[in-house]
Amino acid sequence: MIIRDQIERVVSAALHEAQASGALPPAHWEGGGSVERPQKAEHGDFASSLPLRLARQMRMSPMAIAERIAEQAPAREPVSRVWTAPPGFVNFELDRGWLASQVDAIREAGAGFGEIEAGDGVRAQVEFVSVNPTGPVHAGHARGAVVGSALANILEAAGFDVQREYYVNDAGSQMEAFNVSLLARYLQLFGVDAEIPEDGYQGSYMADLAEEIRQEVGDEFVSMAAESAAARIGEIGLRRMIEMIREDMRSLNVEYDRWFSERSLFDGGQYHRVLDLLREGELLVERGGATWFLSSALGDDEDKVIVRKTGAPTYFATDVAYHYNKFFEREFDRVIDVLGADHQGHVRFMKAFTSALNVDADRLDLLIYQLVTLKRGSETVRLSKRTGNIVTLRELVEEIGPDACRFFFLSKAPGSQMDLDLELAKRESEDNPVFYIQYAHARIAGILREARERGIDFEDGGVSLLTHDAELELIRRMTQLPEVIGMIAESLEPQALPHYALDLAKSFHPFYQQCRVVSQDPNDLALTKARLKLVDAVRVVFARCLSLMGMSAPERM
RNA sequence: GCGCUUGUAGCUCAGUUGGAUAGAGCGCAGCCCUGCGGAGGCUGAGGCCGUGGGUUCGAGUCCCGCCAAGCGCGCCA
Repeated sequence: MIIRDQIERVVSAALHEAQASGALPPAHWEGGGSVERPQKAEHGDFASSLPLRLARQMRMSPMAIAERIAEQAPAREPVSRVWTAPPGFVNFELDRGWLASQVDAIREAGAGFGEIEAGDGVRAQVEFVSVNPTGPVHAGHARGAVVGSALANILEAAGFDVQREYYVNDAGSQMEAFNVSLLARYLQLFGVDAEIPEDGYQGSYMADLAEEIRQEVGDEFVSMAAESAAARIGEIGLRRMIEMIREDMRSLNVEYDRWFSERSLFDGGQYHRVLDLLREGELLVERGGATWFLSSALGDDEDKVIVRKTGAPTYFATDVAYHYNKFFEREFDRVIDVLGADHQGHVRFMKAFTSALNVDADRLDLLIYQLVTLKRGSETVRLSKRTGNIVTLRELVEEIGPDACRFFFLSKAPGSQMDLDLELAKRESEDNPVFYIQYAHARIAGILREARERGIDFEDGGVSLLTHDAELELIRRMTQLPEVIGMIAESLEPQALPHYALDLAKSFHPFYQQCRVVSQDPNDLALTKARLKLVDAVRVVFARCLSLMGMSAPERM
């Protein structure tokens, strides 16, 4: 149960009570959304601005309304005090005894702490990264990987039934260019004068891949007809590329539930089914030998070619089929596509065809993250997969580590543009908030080790002894995690989580400074036990945050 | 040119969906170790929230213009 919702309910009940008794006039209010965490501690734990919002309708001063509501809001658990403040707030303070009791509640919830029911078991799919399997994943894609995977974790905690998916573009012209390029590299190993096509992949990784394949199959493809050789060697190359990408993702602590093949859309018949659907809807038209989708009629800025005059489908076609598959065949209630800003222009098209398929707009979320500009010092690093001049995701992770990398990308709003200076990244990561958070977790682990060595069993500790301001501040902070998770599930902007973890660490370190946990004095045993319970609860919350962010929670550093 | 996104402290960025005196980290200037991990704690300086209008009890947050930056505008994906 999110405490803010409880307060919201108290406010709402008080309002109705005041209206029923005639103290306040009737008013139209949708309810909810008026309660927030004030910035200043002196304003309490929660504040409602409802009186300010109702003043006009009720033709009363906000302060008068606040008074009437406050009168009807009982100061009983979890609230200990209700008061009004100008220009028209109703403030609430949480009961200190109730706060202390949350320590037991958090320890009991354990790794499940923070779970809420907002998602209500809704089947949600998060698709992210999905770069073409024609080369290594570059460093800029780390942002999508981190945002997508963390979001999936958080949605799961918020009660959604989540599936993480990678869409493998194993069909289409880029794949053909990959096949031909790979065959050329392979033939070169045998002294054959084969040229990599203009639009092919020039990167040196292609030569490495060709060499691996030569070692595996020998000269099998040398004498084969070019077309079938390209297809065959491409098949082997594709498998290896996918495996490589899977390892790239693992280096960032990203695991997928499913790798979905674009090609399977043709095998499974979705492609033809969708074209028929669009044709029945009279949304397809032949122009210049090609088939066009009239997406401009549905809000897109221009019509799109669905089938080329060569008869080959464009990626627009397969994307429609893919989403048809997501919504109608696999029946996801909700689909979230995490896309780089270079796919911005695709958004209107996707909105257009989903509306053509009669999918409610709110079932599809397109989360666009801004591209990362890679730099070395003041030098901008140009990224191009085809020329092979790339900084790979693996290089980035090896240089600054997966935890710093994840925190770095996660702590910024996906929509904000950012530079990543590779030379500074490592140096900064050593003086990074990441360590501030992980250090707190390691400190707690150290305290619990100490207690264990002394043979202190604190299961019977009484949390009511937790009355120090630093202790209560820490508990207040811990109780916010469910709210943070709920907020992120709503906004799909995960940056609140790393900032929350930072706030928790900021509450923990002063506590540590002021409150000795394991006392040397045997007379303090009761307090020692209570504080051991407290730090154990804090450990639970840190571990939960770090795990949701896909980061490690070290016992020692 | 058109479209989408962004502009907050010296630097990197938050800002709880329109609320009370705009926050953090780094950097800078100081202070704090007879004890569980100093990768820590405390204090201070630093702001016309790009800019000009508008909406209202109230705007960093919403709307419009302008300026600047990133991305997009292929029968590539």
